[in-house]
Amino acid sequence: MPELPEVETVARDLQRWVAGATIADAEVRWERTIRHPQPAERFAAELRGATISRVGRRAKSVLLHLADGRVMTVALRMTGALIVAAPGTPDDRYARVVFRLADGRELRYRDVRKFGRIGLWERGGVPRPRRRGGARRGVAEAREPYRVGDVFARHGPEPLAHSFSAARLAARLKGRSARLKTLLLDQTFIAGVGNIYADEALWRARLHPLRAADTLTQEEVRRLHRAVRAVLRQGIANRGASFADYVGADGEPGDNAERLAVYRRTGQPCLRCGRPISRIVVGQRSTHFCPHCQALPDEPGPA
DNA sequence: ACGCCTACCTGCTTGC
DNA sequence: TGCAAGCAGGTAGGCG
Repeated sequence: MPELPEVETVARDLQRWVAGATIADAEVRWERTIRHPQPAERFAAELRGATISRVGRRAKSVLLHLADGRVMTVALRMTGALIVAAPGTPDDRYARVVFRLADGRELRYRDVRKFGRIGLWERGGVPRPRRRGGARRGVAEAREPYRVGDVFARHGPEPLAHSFSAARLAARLKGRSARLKTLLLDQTFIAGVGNIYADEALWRARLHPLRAADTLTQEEVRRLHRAVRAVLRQGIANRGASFADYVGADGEPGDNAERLAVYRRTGQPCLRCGRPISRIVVGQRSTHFCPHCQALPDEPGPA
């Protein structure tokens, strides 16, 4: 479900609706939702009375910044949703954590498949040099991070940041033999792209998902860079793509699913050339593309 | 580095 | 109708 555009939509909704609100109490109904090192009981106790000062996003996590500097991270994974419920709203059997706000509303963490994780961290965190090559992570480094900066220390750049230029993408692709689809899904390569937007970006850039990353021409890298940013921006503009469980913090689905070019359109006509969209499996993930528009270099493609 | 597997969970769709 | 298999947007850890 939630990839960068969906998480961004939730974060913006929450910024509007719960920034400034105080958490009166938290109820954890599925303990494993709470990430180590906070035992679930302590998690609730530590949140009592905290005020949410600002809501943002990093990668696919919603960040709830607390007024005292701590940060709560919510990784929605497959079916997680954060929904603001007005007083009197019927309970939700899939609500795994309920934050009761001092004003009577509830902020509900709903998650059918229970894959999502919520953490509570101290501010800051030591920025570590990004590791390449075979350097092993030391014992001290491998421990569970306690500061929010450490949670995202290994994540790649935000694709919508100004600093994410085509040149920067080119530098990251250099020397990588992996397939484009795999790399786009790799959160240490770029943060926030998931299965839907990876397929959409590759279609838009007219690049085959199995293309080896380091074989792209400069022009193709530029197309990929523009395509990734364009599909993510379009997703945000439409409040996200909804399949099954995704909803914004208002509980409403987004509109972007109907605007997707290839994702889950197997057999339907390509919006560019009219030929049928194919589905293959790459890295155990279902992958949709147009074999004509996104031909490999040695295959027949558009003239 | 890279690909592949398994695990984590539940619900919905598909095919017999 | 019933039941089982297959599928789902994510990610972590392990193996070769």
